[in-house]
Amino acid sequence: MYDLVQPRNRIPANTESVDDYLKAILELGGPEEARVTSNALAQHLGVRAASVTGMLQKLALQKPSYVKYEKHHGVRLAPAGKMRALEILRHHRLLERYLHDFLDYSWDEVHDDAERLEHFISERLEDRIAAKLGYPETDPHGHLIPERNGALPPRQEVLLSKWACGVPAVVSSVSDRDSSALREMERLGLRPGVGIKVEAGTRGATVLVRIGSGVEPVRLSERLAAGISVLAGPAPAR
Amino acid sequence: MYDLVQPRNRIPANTESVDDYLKAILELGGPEEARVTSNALAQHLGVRAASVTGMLQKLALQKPSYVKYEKHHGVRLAPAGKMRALEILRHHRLLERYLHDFLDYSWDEVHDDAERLEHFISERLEDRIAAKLGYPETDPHGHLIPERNGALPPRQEVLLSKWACGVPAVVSSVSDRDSSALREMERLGLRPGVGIKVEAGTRGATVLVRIGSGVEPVRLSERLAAGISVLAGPAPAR
DNA sequence: GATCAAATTTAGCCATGCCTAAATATTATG
DNA sequence: CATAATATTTAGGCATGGCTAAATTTGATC
Repeated sequence: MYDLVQPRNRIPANTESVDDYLKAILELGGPEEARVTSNALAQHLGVRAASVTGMLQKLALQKPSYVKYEKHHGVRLAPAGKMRALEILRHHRLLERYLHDFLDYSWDEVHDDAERLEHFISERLEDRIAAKLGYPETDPHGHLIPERNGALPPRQEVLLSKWACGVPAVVSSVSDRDSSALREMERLGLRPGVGIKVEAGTRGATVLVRIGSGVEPVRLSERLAAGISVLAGPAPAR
Repeated sequence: MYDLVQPRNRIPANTESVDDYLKAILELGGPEEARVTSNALAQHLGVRAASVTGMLQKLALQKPSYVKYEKHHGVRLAPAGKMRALEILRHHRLLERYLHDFLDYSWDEVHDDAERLEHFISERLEDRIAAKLGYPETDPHGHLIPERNGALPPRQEVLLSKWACGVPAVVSSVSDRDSSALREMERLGLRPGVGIKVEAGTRGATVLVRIGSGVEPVRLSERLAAGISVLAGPAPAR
């Protein structure tokens, strides 16, 4: 009787868990692809640091290796891992765009469902969704969607909290992980593409901003401000 | 520091695996909800019989119980299990219909993707998909889609191989699990709703049939015939 | 450079869900 | 109705991916 078991799996296992780790390393490493600590991963993924260590060791042993991991010194994506992470990220952002544009989800509703489905999107489905959307460049929160081959154009985004006072900027993207913050932003008219200017008057970690052509400056809580990224804005209208 | 572990899970675990077993019991039990044997489940699910036994014992111990299981005498769905199975089946069939109607899948392509996604469809997504489709009653293969509350109207379907010779019938549904068979049926014009009549001339388990208004009778292989269900047909046109 | 706190890893455990091999129950047959 | 064939279950493993508790390493401070 034949064995149903696979013959010695050296081929990378693409479990949901592996996907989640790779995507987290991609996101936490940022565009500079900095090393990511076990603690940061643990917090991002909602697991204990010890569990992270175990998984990183496994990922490093894959052939081809998914990550470059040096004990006690954090982890970076290896090419194979980066490729996979970008694929998942592409799925996630395409799904968000699709749920929003074709299935009437609001922008604070898309994240959770996209997060669950992203692991199970076939090449075919990915292609059909992209085609229906007309090969979009961004998701509803302004994040760039990686291309099919993994290409992700760099962008000089900066967190709003790091932006200089008085310099006009444009909202480039907002975090999709906090849906109540998204509803609040919606209410304030804070959307990707909208102009924004930081006013003098920072108190604690809150930020005072003028949004779009708004007359009244608005004070953003730390939580809200932390989710907003901006780019150099248009020359101020005169 | 708080424990991330759930406080003693008496609540039914809805893992993918559990879903698969429940759906298999529903399908194999048929409309009469007959007992299903471990072997039948093992074959349907592609696992060993011993694994089935283990899972059935676990399902029977859930509170509320998912199945009625008597050692050595097969298994039936308990109400909670039936509810969950119908929910998954609804997801599957809605997905097939959606992929087919909105994302240009052919009817032999829909099954695999639906099978993977069916476990991860939120109530919201289920509702939005159903709404976009106009609350459809059947999937692309003619299977009835359970309603949101689990209602599934009974239907007097009979396998083509059991249908009497010469009595006109209508194809009610075809199996979605064999995509090459589906391509073959497509070629023959064998679709749900098409009239069909079994002709004299059964050889082995093959069946000789006249399809729709076709002039030439066609011989269907056992494999093809096994996937076709029919209902009493319209009075023959005269 | 010693010391201490924080970060990280190791060691050992648990549940899930699969496997094989061996035991046992059921069913069919002579 | 005894026995053989078949179906099913038990027993004992294994991999995955969590967990806690106890080392250990790193890096900051005096």
